[in-house]
Amino acid sequence: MDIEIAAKQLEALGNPTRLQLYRALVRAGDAGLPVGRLQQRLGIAASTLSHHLHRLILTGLVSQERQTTTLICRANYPVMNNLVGFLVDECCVDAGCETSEADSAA
Amino acid sequence: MDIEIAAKQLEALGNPTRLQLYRALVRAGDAGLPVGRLQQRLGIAASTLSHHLHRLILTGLVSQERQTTTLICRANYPVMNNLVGFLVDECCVDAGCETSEADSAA
DNA sequence: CCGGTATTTCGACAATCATCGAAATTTGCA
DNA sequence: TGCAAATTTCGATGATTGTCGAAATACCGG
Repeated sequence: MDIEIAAKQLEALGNPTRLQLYRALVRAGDAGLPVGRLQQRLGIAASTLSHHLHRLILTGLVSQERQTTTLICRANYPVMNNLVGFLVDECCVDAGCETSEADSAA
Repeated sequence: MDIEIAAKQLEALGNPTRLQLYRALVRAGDAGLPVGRLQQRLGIAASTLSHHLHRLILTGLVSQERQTTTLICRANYPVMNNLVGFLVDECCVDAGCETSEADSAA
């Protein structure tokens, strides 16, 4: 996994609005959610939502599919799995990395 | 885990320079690395490094310890584990999330 | 206390970002 | 064809970021 791509994906998730957005899509599961419903849920301007959605799509974290008149958005799980894998690899490369609860800043 | 904090940590990692920086620290293990050595390795201005380091420290992902005349920096594994846990929870909340290799954008 | 090394703080600057409303576009239905 | 709904693109604006060099600070050995 290229570190540049990983950084791009992390950056895409590193914005509260986009993280909420992504979470909503993950929660929605395979059914996904139409853009309009996401907008209602997040309570932001449609143009702002479109902008963030575009960023998530560029990194591959989210994909879209037309359904007659609405666009269904879905979280792209394998990409997230890949990213998590990268983080875990980095984290555990030669350290213990016990899975205890964090002690600070969380 | 607060979504705001998760976003901040993801944002902190979502910059190529900082991700490299963090990776170097993870690779260094418990011994950590002095700031000066990080600077040599990344080849950036000391002030730039200090800036990025500060951001990582603010999120709790990195910690520092004085050792006579140099500052040793270390990756804070539990914080990363917590973050990864958050991502995994989000990702797998109700989806299959099979751990296959990613198919796109990676 | 002084000199030297390690690191941070201080401006500064160009670049990118987040957000909005309005206008344009796309798509399906009658 | 033409309307209506869904979504994106456009243009603008204030805020934040990434980067640097220079100056300031912190720490230690003598």
